[in-house]
Amino acid sequence: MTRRPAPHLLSRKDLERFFARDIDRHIPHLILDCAVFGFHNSDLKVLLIKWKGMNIWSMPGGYVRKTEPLDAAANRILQVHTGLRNVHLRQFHTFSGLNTSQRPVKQFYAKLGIRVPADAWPLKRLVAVGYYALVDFLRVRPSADYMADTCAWYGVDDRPRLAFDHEEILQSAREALRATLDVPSAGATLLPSRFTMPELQRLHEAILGRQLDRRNFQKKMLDRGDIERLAERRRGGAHRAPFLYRFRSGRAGDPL
Amino acid sequence: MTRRPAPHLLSRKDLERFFARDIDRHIPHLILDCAVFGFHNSDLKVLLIKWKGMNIWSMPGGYVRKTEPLDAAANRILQVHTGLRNVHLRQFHTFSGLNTSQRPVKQFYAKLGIRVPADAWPLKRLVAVGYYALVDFLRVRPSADYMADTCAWYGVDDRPRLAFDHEEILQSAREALRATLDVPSAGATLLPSRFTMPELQRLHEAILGRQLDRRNFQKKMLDRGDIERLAERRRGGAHRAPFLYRFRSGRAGDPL
DNA sequence: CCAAAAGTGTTGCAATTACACCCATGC
DNA sequence: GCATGGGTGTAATTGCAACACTTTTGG
Repeated sequence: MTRRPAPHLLSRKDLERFFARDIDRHIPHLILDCAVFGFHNSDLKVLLIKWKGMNIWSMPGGYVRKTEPLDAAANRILQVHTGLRNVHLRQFHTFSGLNTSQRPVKQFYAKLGIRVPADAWPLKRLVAVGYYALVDFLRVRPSADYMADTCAWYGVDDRPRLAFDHEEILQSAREALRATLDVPSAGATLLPSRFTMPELQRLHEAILGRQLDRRNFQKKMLDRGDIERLAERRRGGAHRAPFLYRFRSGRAGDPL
Repeated sequence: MTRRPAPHLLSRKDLERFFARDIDRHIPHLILDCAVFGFHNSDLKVLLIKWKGMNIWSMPGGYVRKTEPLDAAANRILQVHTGLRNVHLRQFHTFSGLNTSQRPVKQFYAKLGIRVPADAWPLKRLVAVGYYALVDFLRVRPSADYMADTCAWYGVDDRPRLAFDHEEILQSAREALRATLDVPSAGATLLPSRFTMPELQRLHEAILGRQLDRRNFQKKMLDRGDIERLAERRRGGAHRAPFLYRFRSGRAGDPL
């Protein structure tokens, strides 16, 4: 994961131009929604956005350009809100978007004073391609664009209720994440490059939603052979200083 | 799975009406493609369609109506080509559809003498939602509509080369199928309601692509507790007559 | 009666789970 | 010095893989 200044946060002018012209450069009735997971203080976090001036919370999302691959769109959308590039992303499901017809999107744009044609497709049914992203919590700079009051981390089990079908999408994303936990990449991208064994264990526990045995966990991780112990230990905490580890293979998405 | 007369095979008139009017009732730039799997003579089969008058093979697909859930669209598309309703269906991935811009779709409609506007979205990029279906081979009546010369079963490893991104989609469908083989539903829907243990085993072997041990397989299946042995045996074959089994729970999609 | 497929049970290995003791550190 | 968390090894269990003999059937 590389942090760069977010290249282009949506401004009011962008938004006006979108409905005036840019809308035709996008695939109509298609949206890409992204559950961004981070890990901090033993808790699994998710990045949420509050819509400007409304009591609506959702996960980051965006439209797909007509010549843009889905994965590229996911990366672009993610970069806007996190400042990160080449994040670990995975498509997990596509949602019909039919229970979302009552979305107060029209009122939202009216409140902002943006002219939107009554039959514009962003006001209608949106088929949503769901992605989840695993990011290093500390490297993310949550960025709210013109449409948002706030963009911030919340505990996945301690957060505002999400609008539209985003409760379902988040639920589904967590299940997909759980299913792919056996691959090393999950830990590799959710943790800083150097981490302790208890940290890695609490991450797994947060994703799986149950406690694990300390000794068995350590054995399993080390037997897998993809992490290595460093000479250094983590100082400063109370109690015995734990060893630091790092993933052996180049971490996916790290800068070259 | 219920067999009914296919309610509506696409006719020439339907096709003309689609481009004249019905196209606006569908979600633009979105297609739903379906890998239909069957099992026969120890072989995993897939249902393929040859485009009328062209050397193009693909899996069944279709467009999604504006008020139609994705699962419903998949069921509808499937019913057209197989005559089956309430088939075991599973969405597995959504494809960008960008490598398919060179599709000879324009020539196809020209050959058929159907007027299609040059900028109509079915000629452009199509994001494809991929489903796979598991069906009882013997109950399927493959039906070719007006756009197709033939609709027929082929061995998944002994078939024409597929056009567009359908090779990738089929590949991906097989992997998704393999991953969900541990759930009983796979066997339950690919086999007739009564089957023998060797039949079930050969099905699993076909999906997994490797041989399994006869004794361990039988133990595992019976321990799972979802199939039961019937008093009857399958007669007529050479050699010792094998027992018949059936799935315990009501098979998904069976008529009430 | 014989070839070929179907039915059954046991044994060994590997992976997972359970569990107890010692060590280091900050207060 | 003591409470708290971190580091390590061993025994028990469970699940999976390997394996051989008997039974049935048609020809």
